[in-house]
Amino acid sequence: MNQTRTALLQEAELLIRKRGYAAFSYSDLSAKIGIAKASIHHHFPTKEALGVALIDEYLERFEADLEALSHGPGEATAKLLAYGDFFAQGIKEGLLPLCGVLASDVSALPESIKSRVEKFFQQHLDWLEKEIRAGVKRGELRLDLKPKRAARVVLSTLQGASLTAWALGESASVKPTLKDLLAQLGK
Amino acid sequence: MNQTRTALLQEAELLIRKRGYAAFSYSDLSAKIGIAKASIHHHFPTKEALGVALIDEYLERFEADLEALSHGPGEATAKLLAYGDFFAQGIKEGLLPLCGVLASDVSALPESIKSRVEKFFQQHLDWLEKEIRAGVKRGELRLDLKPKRAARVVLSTLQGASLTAWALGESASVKPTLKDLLAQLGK
DNA sequence: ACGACCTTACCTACTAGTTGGTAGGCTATC
DNA sequence: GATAGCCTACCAACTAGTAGGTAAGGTCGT
Repeated sequence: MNQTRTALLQEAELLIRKRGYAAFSYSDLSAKIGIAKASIHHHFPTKEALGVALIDEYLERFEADLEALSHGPGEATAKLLAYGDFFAQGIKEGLLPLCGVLASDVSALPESIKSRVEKFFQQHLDWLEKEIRAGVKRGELRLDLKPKRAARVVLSTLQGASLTAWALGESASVKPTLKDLLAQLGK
Repeated sequence: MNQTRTALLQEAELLIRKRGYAAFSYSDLSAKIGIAKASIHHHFPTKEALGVALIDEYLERFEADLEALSHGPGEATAKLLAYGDFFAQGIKEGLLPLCGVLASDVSALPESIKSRVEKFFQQHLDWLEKEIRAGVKRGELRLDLKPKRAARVVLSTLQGASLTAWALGESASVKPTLKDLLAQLGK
């Protein structure tokens, strides 16, 4: 039914995560999807609307994934490693984390998108903090750092490791970097 | 003598680090500097040439700074913290790390710039590895991680912490995140 | 000392191409 | 017959880059 709309969102996400927000255009999209450039406006009146829809869907999807991870089996460390796979997997497919890309263009973005990028970071910090706290409580993690601060270290490292791996063309280096970090954090 | 040229490079760097590579144009520059757009072509025939000159200067400046840090006084940990100030200071001034920004636009960049971004990451990994190795040797650092891998964790964390701080508007959070990391790395 | 010449640094006015977005029309389906 | 989904054909604004000219300053041989 909404298959064109879905295809547009999907393709736009790929383009942004590969080339950055500014570097994707309605022209690119129309070529990839195979409909006229003007027809995109039928589904998304403005580029901003498309961007907002795209990131909202991304946030929702991620929230569901995090929820599933939380409720699934495994210790805290295993869950953190699995969390890292979201980033590692993306890089292997040639895709940067969406909100990492958007963050670096943030001051050229409309307010509606900016606030959603912020929400993304907050959502992830909250999830990490929660899982780390639970891991400590269950005795699966021992660390001197407060969970809130450990969460920030983990998210920062993953974002940065993605960027570094991307720049150096070493798509397999994200996961080991996270493992190294967790080995040290866990003491 | 070359004061216009210098001003152009300076302003271009600010624009890129604030808004991303794609989002800076000769128009922006001409407005900021106060010369006609076409006159910029007198100093830099193409945008790519400007970009290359800019990043080359940035690399050179950074190399000198790192050299000075290496040869200066202080223990390894202090040097790593001082290194972190390059990032923390930038964020406080509203500036992302140049090569972090460029990395996220990398697949939309000309080859000449791409390779320099790679060089940047390599240069920093090498410096960090060297300092960490020296710190271990002098007994100032104790860590289970191999210096090479510790270096990657540190660089990743700083890049990511810059991005996170930027997205959340928490310009003061880079330094504490590095401190937390080093406290854990140092065991 | 003087004109001839070149270079530097800038200008206005333009080009071809791209951008996001609009207007209006066609066609199939509900 | 309305609406969804697409089209062609356009628009104004912007992009990097070009053409050609001006004014100032230095360097040259005479």
